[in-house]
Amino acid sequence: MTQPTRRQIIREETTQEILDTARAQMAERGAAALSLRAIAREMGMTAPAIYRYFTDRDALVTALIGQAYESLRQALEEAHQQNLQEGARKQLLAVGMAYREWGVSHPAEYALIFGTPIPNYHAPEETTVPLARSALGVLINVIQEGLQSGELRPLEEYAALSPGLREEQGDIDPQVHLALALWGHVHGLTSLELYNHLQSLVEDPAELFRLELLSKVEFLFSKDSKQ
Amino acid sequence: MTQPTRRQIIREETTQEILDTARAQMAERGAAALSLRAIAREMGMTAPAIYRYFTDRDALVTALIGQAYESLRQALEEAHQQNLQEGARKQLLAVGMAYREWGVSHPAEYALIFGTPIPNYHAPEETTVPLARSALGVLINVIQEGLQSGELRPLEEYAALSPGLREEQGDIDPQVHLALALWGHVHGLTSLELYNHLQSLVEDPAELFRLELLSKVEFLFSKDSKQ
DNA sequence: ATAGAATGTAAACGCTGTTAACTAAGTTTA
DNA sequence: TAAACTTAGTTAACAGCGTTTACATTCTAT
Repeated sequence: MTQPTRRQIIREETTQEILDTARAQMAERGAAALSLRAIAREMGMTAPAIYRYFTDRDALVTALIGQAYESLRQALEEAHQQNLQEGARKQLLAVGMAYREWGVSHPAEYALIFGTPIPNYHAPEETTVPLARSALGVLINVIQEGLQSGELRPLEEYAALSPGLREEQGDIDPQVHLALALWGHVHGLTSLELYNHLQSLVEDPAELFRLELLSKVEFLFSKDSKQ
Repeated sequence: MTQPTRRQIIREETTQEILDTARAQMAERGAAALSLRAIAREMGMTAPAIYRYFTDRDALVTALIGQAYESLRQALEEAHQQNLQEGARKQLLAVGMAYREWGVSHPAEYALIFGTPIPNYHAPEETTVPLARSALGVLINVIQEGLQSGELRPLEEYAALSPGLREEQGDIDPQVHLALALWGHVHGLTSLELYNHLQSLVEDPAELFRLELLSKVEFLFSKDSKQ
């Protein structure tokens, strides 16, 4: 409501500095090397001081996960916005490529979100589920536009799924499940590449990714019978 | 060459007991909770004793990864063998389902292989790459049989990929890239499910997985032009 | 000016992986 | 059989970690 007091400003700055330092160290030494003491050391503080800003190591990690999801969402949204005039097919391709590129350029944050790099940390679902949903929302929006414009055909197989969701939210099933399928596809190849499982098997993972994404998107847009 | 001495036998037994205890604790408390001291404690030993059997915590982890890969490979191979008379299409479906089921029933080992649950551990590629390759080999074999029997069509789009590999190994490209594409697809949905990213978005992840796998396999088997 | 809240510190606890020095037992050789 | 050697375990210690407690300082508001 009222403007923040002097103290609240400094507190907010220190909080952000902690998060920034943590993110920098993650980028340097990997998400698993995250350490409250190391963060405090680099900031010229002692470790217990951090507890004035985050109740836990887990709380800090949760905040980092929040920022990472938001960064991913922005990257996807940017790809979407840059192809607004292009039609759903190109938009899906752009968003898919942006997903991989964000992972490649943010490997530690990717691991933080999609792996389990922090020992004994369990993400609180009440915060991570909405975050994941909002990043996925970009994909869902693109698909919804494609469905409305008639570019995309709704796959009738998906109708059988998730009746609980349909009861709650009406008929959002098709685009959610199309989005999940595409997400799974894109995430699989990205994480295989990031965790070095494609090494020495394929020369150019980016090209494999592009071909697979292309093939998947073309499949979604094919108007013929499924076979 | 000669039969193992008495000492070599009990050494081998202790080594296996360490691995078994580690695997049990991973299953209970998660891969990230792996601890040399806890393993030793449960075995009635002290922690430094383990160093007589593994030079490092990392060496133990690498051994565990080896066992996990082998367990995964066996599960896939079993699915393959049980559908030998069924044709490539059903075999691919069976192997894909077996992949997910192994992940669901071995979440900690799945994280160990495909995530980064151990802080500051980096898998030595010279050991993990052949292991991953041998698990992938099951998929490759099924696809190769499908190609040879004519059930599967080679995707010409993949021909341009990884030319360097072809020089070394002959013409193994098509089945390798088909396998990688399928692996990426299957792995993506499996890891999303395992790390709770599908929660409250889809009611029955197994059914979503089955539909997606079916769709992908049908696509691979379609004889028409790509569009 | 003074009371209170906010923000930092130092010290300590229990946990971790790891190393060094030592002991006890088993195995091999003279 | 006795001596020499190898192997497998111990205890003690070190550095690092997250975390808690008790205390000091400083900024803010009455």
